[in-house]
Amino acid sequence: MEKEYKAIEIEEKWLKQWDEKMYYFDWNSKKPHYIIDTPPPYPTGSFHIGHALNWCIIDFIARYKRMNGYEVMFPQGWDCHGLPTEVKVEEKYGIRKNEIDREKFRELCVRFTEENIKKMRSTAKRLGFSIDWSKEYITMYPEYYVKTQLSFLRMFKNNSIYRGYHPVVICPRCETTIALAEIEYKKGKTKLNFIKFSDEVVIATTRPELIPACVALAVNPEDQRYSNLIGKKVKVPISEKEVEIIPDEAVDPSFGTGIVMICTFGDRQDVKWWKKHRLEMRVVINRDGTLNELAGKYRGLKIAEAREKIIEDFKKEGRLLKQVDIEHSVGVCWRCKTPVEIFPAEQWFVRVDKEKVLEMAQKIKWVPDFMFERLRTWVESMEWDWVISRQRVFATPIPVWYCKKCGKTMVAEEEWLPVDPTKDKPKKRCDCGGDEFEGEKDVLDTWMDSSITPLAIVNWPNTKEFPVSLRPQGHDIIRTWAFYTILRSMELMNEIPWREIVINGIVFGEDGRKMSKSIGNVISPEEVFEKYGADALRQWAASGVIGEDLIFSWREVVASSRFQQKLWSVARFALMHIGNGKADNLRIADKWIISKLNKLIAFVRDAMERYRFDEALKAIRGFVWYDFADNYIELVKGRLYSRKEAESAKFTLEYVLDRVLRLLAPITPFITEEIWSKFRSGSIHMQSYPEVEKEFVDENAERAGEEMKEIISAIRKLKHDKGLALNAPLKKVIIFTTLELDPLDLGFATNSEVEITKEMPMVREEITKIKPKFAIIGPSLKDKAKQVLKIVESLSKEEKEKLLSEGLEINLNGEKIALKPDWFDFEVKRIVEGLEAEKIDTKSSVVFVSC
RNA sequence: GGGCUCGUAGUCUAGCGGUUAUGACGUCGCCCUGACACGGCGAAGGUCCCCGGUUCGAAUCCGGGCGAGCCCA
Repeated sequence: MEKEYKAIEIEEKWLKQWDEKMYYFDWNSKKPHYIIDTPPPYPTGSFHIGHALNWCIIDFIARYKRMNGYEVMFPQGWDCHGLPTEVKVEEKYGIRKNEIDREKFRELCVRFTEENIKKMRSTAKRLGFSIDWSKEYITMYPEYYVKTQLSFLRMFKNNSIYRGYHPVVICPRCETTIALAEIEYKKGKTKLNFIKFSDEVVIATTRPELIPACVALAVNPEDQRYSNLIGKKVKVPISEKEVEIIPDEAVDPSFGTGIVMICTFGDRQDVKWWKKHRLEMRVVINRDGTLNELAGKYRGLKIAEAREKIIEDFKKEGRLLKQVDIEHSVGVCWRCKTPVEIFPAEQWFVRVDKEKVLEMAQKIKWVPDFMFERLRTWVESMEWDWVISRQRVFATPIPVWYCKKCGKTMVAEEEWLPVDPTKDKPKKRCDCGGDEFEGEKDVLDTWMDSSITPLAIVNWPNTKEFPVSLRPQGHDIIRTWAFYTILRSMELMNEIPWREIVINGIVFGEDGRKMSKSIGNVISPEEVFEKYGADALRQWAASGVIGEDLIFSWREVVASSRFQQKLWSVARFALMHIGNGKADNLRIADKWIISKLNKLIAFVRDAMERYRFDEALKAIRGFVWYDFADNYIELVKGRLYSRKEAESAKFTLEYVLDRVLRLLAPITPFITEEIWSKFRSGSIHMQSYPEVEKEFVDENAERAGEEMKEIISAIRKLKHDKGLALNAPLKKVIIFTTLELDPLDLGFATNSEVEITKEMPMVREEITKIKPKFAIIGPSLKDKAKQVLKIVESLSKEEKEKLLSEGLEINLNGEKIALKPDWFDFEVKRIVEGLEAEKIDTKSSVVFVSC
């Protein structure tokens, strides 16, 4: 073995050597199934570090479950449809989607997406994920979207999809409906205009261009200033329309004048009021963002122009009383940042039964559990159903036509799928006899594709099993992906989609801020694995606490890479010595490390079950570095080099290395495979995860081993203090102890003759400190504890000794209290006469060293 | 404005009712000892954000501030 671990070289070697079939899922396997509903990323072309974190977590789980005897399905999907790709393709070819043939445009999007998937796939492969590539799905292909369309038909039949007239949010620039989830909120400055409607009525608005859309005014019913106005009518400027002044608790009396105008529609509050008070609808803004004939002389102007013109006119008329600058948050289109508008429109909707969704969601195990709260508050605050239609091209077509003769909606039959109603025709006549149809041009929201992923991977509608085991995802999409999937699974299967959902955090840049190109704090997975390899990146990913956001850290990556070098060196040492080891004559140090290893296995298993990869990895690293390398190996070098009692050490080295590698394999698949291949056959990833072997847990050996460690450390320190080299020989070491220590190993470790004696005839013990055990004393003495401890401190030497040997009765304000020895820890100094040597006291031994 | 999360050595972080608060990186000594100098041995470094409360006992639980982040209105 080479001295240095060359991560990149070795990782690339294994990528070539590994057989992908190793990770194929077999429906017929008799092992228990473990199916993971992996997130299908949006194919932007770069598999970023946030994906990497998420996939590392999935891979840790997949590999761990596989080693525990599960038949694991780790599929990989790509969620292709959507506006961003349309925009990119428009940019790339300098075209507009509405100006070219739909089919042609779609084709360009497909090709563009395929290229992006290719790039992302290669990054995912390089990171060593144990993905079953035979189960890859791509939502833009008919094999997948036929399922999306089928789900539409089934839900339409269920009456959970309907077409309705409803206010929807529109981006005037993109001229498309957008979901609530796609609105961003931006803070900015705007002017609040105080406008006189009549002598008594002055309103304040940031959007004077909507005055012609005003259908009512509202005041707070508690507001004394305006109680006389309630029920009265007032004339609206521009439209000259008479509107009523109504009371509503939602009006903030301290904002503006305390009188608010209700328009159809300025914002979502307007929609609420409009519904609640059953107001009429006056739409003055067109979908392209210009004003219509209801705006009178402002007709044809754009929103911003109209605003300016109206203010100018009002100034002249004396209607504008004042203008105030305010901080204001506006909803904007997530794509182009244009302020959104609310319009009534014919759209397709999925009905949302809030209570039922929450009831379902509660049956799922949420990790961490508080993440359920995010879903709950979101669902409870939802104000209207899910709008699933989009005015786009690159998406799953809605399988519906409208009869040209009678206008009736014709929904496709299941056997006709997949269909594109803009080019395919229905295979039957309309009930009215008509055979001329208009195909639905609107397409489905991308979430309609991705919210059936758990169904798609189990072969729905010929479902092989359901629900699946696990959904891993980020907390940023709980309100979208998780929510929609639960909703759809409920409607289509009347069942939860997965038994468990594990939520991971999002990745921040090293400066603690969200990674973004404009800030310049973006780190790509490529940068990391090109320098330190995938295993190091994976260890960084394991360092985060599940559910919490994780800051990217080069330091952590470097520390991980150093650990790999340490592991490599340890293996190199072990492999130089192993072979013909024997377990029949284990010495204290061997039993000690094996016992500690078995405790480590128990700990790591428990941590892995809780998805606390940080705890698992930290424990393994600590064990390898400090217990195994620094202590055990140092301790047995003497036996190995001298060939005295070496077989037990050889056995132990092999036993420990074997298990440590298997413990680490899910997290660092490359280095563990490489080392494994040097002394075992078959891939480590096809082995079982280490089990605790109870017969090897030995408390006495652990106590003795720890004591040996402490003695060696104390002697090292003594040499250090005396300016001696650590391997300097000593004349003699005498250890008084009641523990079973190993003079052979201790002798090698200290480079001196070691004598161990259980008799301490000349030793006198003196108590130097009494430390109360609060965990025992507190509950039994309660509020008396403090006073009692004060008395204990002031006891005489003899009394303290009595307390140590048999316990002591003390008197507290006339009350007799019996103190027991096991209530305290005693620190004891042992004084020995007649020996000329440096004396060291450890926990349970006294050591004399003659230099 | 609401929901959720976080605030612990110079930096990042563990712990989330009980002796001396964990680890990593960094810093400072000493050491190239036959696995590893990407190493070893040793050391220094903390008002556990602030204020109140509960308790025999609080970094940990509760209340109130202040600050940060994410999601949403």
